[in-house]
Amino acid sequence: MIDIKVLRENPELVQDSVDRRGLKLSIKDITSLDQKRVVLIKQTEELRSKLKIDGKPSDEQLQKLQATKAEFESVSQELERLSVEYSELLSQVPNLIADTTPDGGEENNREEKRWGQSTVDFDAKDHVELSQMHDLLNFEAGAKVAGAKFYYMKTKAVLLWRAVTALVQDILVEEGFELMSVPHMVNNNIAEGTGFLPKGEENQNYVDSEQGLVMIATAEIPLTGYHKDDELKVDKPINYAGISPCYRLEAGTYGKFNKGLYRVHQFDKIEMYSFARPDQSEEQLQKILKIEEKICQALELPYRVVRIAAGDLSAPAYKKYDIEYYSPAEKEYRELTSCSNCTDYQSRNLNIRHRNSEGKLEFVHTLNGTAATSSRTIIALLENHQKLNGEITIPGALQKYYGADKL
RNA sequence: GGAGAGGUGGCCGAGUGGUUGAAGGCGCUGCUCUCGAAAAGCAGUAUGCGACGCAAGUUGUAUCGAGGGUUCGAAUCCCUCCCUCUCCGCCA
Repeated sequence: MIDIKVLRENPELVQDSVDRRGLKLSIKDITSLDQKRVVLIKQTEELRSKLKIDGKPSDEQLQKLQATKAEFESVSQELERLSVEYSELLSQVPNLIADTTPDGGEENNREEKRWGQSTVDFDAKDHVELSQMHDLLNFEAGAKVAGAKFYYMKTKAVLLWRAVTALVQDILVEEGFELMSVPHMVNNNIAEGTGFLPKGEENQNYVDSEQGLVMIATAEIPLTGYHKDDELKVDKPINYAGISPCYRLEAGTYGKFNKGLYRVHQFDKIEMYSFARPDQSEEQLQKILKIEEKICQALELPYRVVRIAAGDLSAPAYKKYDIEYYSPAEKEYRELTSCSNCTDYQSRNLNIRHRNSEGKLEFVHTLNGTAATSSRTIIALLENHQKLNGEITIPGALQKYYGADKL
């Protein structure tokens, strides 16, 4: 949730964020609703204070009190109605946008850096073809059992992923991250608070409405919830690495980039997640980005770093980078990992705070970043380490974990 | 699945309808005492939202697991849900 004070004192700043993200929302409508609401709050508070009395009231007093009570009821009903409408709108207001964020949508994402050079100088096979050659995946069985975009992963792919997780976990422990296995389902409260159950938008999560639970789309969700209502000590950022499957509805994502493992309903992921002091969050975002790069380099994957444009940011994100791997099969860069600074947007919803240097409670900043996934990281490895004869080599850093230099 | 107990402030713990934001204790902070420390004494010690103030602060209101209800008035009574603990049963 956005800071109400910013909304009141700086509505044009918020409207600018809404506009640049390409959303249709009138901040003026929200602030005028807020003003009406504040008037009603005052009224109800005044009436309520009149209802307070010590000891037993006389009959005469009682009559007056009952009349006041009736008045109070009608005003507070009106307030309730307004508040529901207000919070509905408020929850649709996205975070502010960092300076230097490119305008426009996805097409305006700005390349900031390139690393590595593809060694595949022949007609590359895509990961689907390579999977068939090496017997890595079975989508037919997945479809039979659960539907399209579900799949089975077989020995060589499982072992390759195991090696990646082992390497990545070692890197993250060394970088000071606490490894966490997390609940794969969270309640609505947590899902909404992290911005993953947006009102008025198409839901992208598997939901068990009977139990009030949502299957996680990323470990980011339960990791944020881990500190709900906590007062944290964040002199240094608190870093977690969540290890979990991710469940995604992927409704309406037909079309491009749909082949094989690239966009599926379920995959495993190691996710970095940090709680940081506001004045340290930018630095922490850069650190997370550096770790993502370090992992790509260890896996010898050519990549580029892309700064995400305003229109391509999710509602909680203030600033975001993607790392895109080079696909020799498609001869283009494609999203591999991403990291964002959500500032206090999530922590305000879940009431996660720390004491600042003045001793005042203040919301912490939250940040997230992908370390590795069993889908796209595997695709990138297969495609980039293929040889002309279809052999797939294992990058040096991975060999001791995989136990061989070829798949 | 069956039976029972319970969820109160940073912590422990009183409190079953009327100045209870909440006794008492612990902890913490400040002051006094001291050469200093300990001990002792005194004072203070939650958070959200609103109003006033440059500020320290003052003030209204809300918050005793969550939500709803009864009442002029609820931590206290009623309903629903969540969680914790003990015993029995079942089971990976």
